[in-house]
Amino acid sequence: VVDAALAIVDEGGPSALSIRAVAGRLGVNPNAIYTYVASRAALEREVVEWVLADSDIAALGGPAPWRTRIVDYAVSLRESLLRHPAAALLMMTAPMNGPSALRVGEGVIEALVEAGVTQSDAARASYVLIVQVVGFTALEVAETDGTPPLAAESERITSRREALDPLDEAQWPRTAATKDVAAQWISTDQFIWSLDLLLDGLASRPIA
Amino acid sequence: VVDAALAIVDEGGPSALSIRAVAGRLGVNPNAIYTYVASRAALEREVVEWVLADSDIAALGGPAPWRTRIVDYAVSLRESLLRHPAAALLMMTAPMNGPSALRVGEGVIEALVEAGVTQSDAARASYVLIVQVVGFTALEVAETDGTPPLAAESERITSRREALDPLDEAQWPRTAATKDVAAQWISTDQFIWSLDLLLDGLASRPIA
DNA sequence: ACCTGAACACCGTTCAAGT
DNA sequence: ACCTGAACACCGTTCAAGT
Repeated sequence: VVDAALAIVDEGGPSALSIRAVAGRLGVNPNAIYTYVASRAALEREVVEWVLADSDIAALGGPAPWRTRIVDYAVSLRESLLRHPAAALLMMTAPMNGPSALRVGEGVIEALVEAGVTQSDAARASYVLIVQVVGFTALEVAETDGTPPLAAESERITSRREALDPLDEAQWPRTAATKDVAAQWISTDQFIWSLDLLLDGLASRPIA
Repeated sequence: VVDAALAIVDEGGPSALSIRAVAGRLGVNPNAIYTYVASRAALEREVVEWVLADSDIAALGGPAPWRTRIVDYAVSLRESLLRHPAAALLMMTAPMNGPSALRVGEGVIEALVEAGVTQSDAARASYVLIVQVVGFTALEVAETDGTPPLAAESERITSRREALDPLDEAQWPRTAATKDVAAQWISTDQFIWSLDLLLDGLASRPIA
């Protein structure tokens, strides 16, 4: 049921997800889908839940130091999203409140409390982290056609670099001087750098 | 032309934006729109550019200290997006590379260089900031119907708090203990807290 | 350059009816 | 519970033709 939706989304990209396409793949009339799902929006929630459940949530609870746990999990969530690129944008279209989202939230707060920040700062910071992870990946995916497998990261960086080439140095000196950095904005390096920046900011706060 | 698109998006929410709706509002056949815009995607880029141009980009270049300039501009961009809620999600559907986006990027890097970070860290951090601002606002808008004027922030927080009420304390102790904080995740307070966290992280780095 | 008319291949959702 | 059949009110985009 939801499997069909995922298959469609993976083959045809985000715009291909439709009630009618799912029905077609299952060899059934479009309205028959409404027996299993209330609306197209509900179907989208199911896809998001599936991808979130696919990420390595267990990594958040392991024996590793809190910082490693958070970064490893964030990387695993990004990887899950890149495997199902359409899901990245879908995650931004409704609050994340399914069962897997609750597990993730609980695990991140737990790890941050271990880090020594207050419980309420941990809750605030957990949201900053998920906004960053999901926002980063959604923007990354927006530059592709959305059908897996995506081009290798290095290829995507190269084509970004080429796109930045004709930039007017007189008008945008700072931007022009940092073309190579901007080309890498979608890289795993930049992703982890972002997380480290956030976590460094937390480390500079008063302790619980 | 683009004005009509904005009016439609403001009246009917994000899903109402369509070539046919714009044509209808202009009293013209659907395909006549293709004289002015190449595709629906291009129309969406125009809407994004309009809203970005509506934000107070000049605030980035003022005489205020660098940190104030950045925070003030981020707040102004969020406000512009909340005035045209459909644009928040549209900003995540394609790279931001219009003329206004270039002005913003240049201004943010400039401010960060003044703050004393290296030019390349400034470029990296500028992307972290825009991911946070746009991602935050897109998720915030996703909880509304997308038609302005949005409900007051306090009302939206209250209804979030109510939605969190039935949460199972035994299963999710940390999350349950921070319901009040999570209800405020969409607040201006949390927004500015996020930016401060990022900028504090930058302050803890080696200097240029 | 800017429009009309007609068409193609799609959408989500609802209703009534069947088994 | 789960499906069919038919319908309603939509989509983006293309082509050929007009002025």
